[in-house]
Amino acid sequence: MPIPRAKPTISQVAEVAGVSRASVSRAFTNPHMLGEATVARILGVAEDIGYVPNRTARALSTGRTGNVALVVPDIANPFFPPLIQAAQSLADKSDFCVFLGSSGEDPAQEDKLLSRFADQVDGMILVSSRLPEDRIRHHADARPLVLVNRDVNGIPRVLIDSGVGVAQAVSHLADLGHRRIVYLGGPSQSWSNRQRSAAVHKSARAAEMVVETINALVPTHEAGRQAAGAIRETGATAVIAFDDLLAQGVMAGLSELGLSVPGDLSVVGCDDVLGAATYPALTTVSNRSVEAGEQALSLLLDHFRSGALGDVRFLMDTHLVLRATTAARSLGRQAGVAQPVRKGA
Amino acid sequence: MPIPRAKPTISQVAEVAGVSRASVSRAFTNPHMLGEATVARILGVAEDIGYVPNRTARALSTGRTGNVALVVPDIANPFFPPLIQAAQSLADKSDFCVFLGSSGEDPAQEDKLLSRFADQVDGMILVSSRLPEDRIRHHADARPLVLVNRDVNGIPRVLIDSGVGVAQAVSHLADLGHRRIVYLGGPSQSWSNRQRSAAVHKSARAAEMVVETINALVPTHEAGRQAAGAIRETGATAVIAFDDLLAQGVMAGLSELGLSVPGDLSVVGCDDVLGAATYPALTTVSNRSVEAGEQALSLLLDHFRSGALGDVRFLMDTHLVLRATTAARSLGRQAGVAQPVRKGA
DNA sequence: GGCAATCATGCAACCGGTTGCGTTGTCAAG
DNA sequence: CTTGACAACGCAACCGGTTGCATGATTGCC
Repeated sequence: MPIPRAKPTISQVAEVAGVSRASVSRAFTNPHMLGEATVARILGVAEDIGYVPNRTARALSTGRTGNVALVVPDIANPFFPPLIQAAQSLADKSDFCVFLGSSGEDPAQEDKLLSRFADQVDGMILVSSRLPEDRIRHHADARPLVLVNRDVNGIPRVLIDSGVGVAQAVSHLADLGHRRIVYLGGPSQSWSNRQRSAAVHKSARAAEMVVETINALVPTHEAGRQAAGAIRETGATAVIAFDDLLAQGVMAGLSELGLSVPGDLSVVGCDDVLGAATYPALTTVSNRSVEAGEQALSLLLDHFRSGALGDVRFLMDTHLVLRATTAARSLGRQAGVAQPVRKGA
Repeated sequence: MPIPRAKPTISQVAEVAGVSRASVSRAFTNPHMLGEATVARILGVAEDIGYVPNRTARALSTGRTGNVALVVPDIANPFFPPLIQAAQSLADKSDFCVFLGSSGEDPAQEDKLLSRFADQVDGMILVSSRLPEDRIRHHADARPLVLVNRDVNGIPRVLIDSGVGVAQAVSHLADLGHRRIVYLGGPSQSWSNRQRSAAVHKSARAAEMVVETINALVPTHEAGRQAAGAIRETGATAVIAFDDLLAQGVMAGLSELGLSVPGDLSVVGCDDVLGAATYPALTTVSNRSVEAGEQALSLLLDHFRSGALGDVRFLMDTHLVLRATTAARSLGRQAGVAQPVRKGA
């Protein structure tokens, strides 16, 4: 009739079972080193008095914590939760616990979080890091690190290649007759933003379109709404936003200005986080965040087992998801600038 | 010219500074026990060789980990991220790290997570727990525990009282002439669901309305969509859904069935997670998830400091947010049952 | 029947901090 | 000059496990 007030320790199990602490430890970690009968007895006693190995103590001794850290810029941004969910769920299957950190898009904060996590985790996943490259390398030096949507040479990374989808978006707009578009950019430190921006410009150049860039500091609905005015000023007939949140904000802002979508302007988002929930349903670029989360965690686990993995660069492609926010260029809204004749197709 | 390959330990600092390990420890935790000059020297050496106290070792020694756990049923459910964000952000300010767990709406999984977290945290926050009461008590016995949206006597809890808002919704529908409504329920283990269901029934009774209940097992868009058929069969003219996800799914499903909202049926959601993003904009009940997250974490921190806090029951009220998915009962769709005359107002 | 290999288990050091208590040194009061 | 109080710091045990090595007991084999 054991009365386990405080958590039972290995010593108590040892005493009750009449063996040494070492044997108890081995019964849990290396049962084959012990006699079957002994193992059974020890496990039985442990069960009885409700003993369960202390992860902290184990971590201190072995250096392995059984924890991983996941850091994102903003939990509330709907792009991340599915990714987090996927990673956490997979971690769970390998008996890992996951620390979650949200940096609020602030590099300093991100840095602080990583330092705090460093000595309690076996590795970390950095999603859409806003950190300068040298800081990333610094942390990667301390612990196994996997990046998501950030491309740093020599550090394992999984990248959602939105370039493909964005390129499709641009040529789709071109096909609809748009000659002047704006790219509403996201965080300047964001790899995805740079990639999308580059894709827009490159594709637009190929299609001989004019593209103006307006930058939103943070990818939020509100920032998008506020950008609507500036977008109108450009005289563009279509806008590609860094992500769906911004796109949705733009739609709201445009609506307040009395402009209709896609009647007056076409809008395309990115990441497909809102499904078909907006009205009109947002044309956007698909995401692969669930797979990205799984892949990142999977890479990390591989790293734990096999020592180190080389220069992994896992690329996932995307595509345009056509819905209802794009239409042929409205004749009522001319760009007001000389339009180069579009050649080809 | 120190070459700190492996993480420096307290012993190395001690050696370099020419003091005992105890003094180094105290320089960080109890500086006033040491001479000013000594503290300065130790801190200087630590800075030089890049020493930072190991949280795991400290935890083992003191019993305090500096971590908290946060467990939710489903990270991807948009109700939770703002709450998580708020809690994590607040934890951060007190130098706490947060473990995140997602149970996938599964009590067994939730139980497993809590056990895994138990010995590495100072306390936990259980959001919308699906656990039976005795299991909750069991875990609360092991570690300080704060509940969100779950009402268990004697355990600190913060509750978002959606009853008020739901009651407003019902009487709003009554005012619009609806006589027969359906309540599309959520997870049966959910306190919020029981609370909302009770509020619907009570208010409906007061208004002499008939309410049928249909249960969705999980609160997802898909589940809502699939419930649309059953809803139509009831002949009801309005539906109140457990949450916005279900409501949005219902709208999608209704639309597929050729029914319009609010023309044929009125729909009201709960939690206001989608903002005005749906079309038509969803009438719903406000939430307070950010405050709930902050409050929960705050209670936990209080508990750490003051030992134990009594039987806290923090209630936050809500209200109906009128948007565009409710309208007067369509005359074209009679409920097909005898309608009691509504008395009063 | 004696010796070596093998198996099962214990001993004790270690992981990196924290902390109760004892020791040393200093200074002021008696 | 002794004594007492106090400040500053070191000793060593401890937190709860893990693990290299040693030991004693079997067993196999010649």
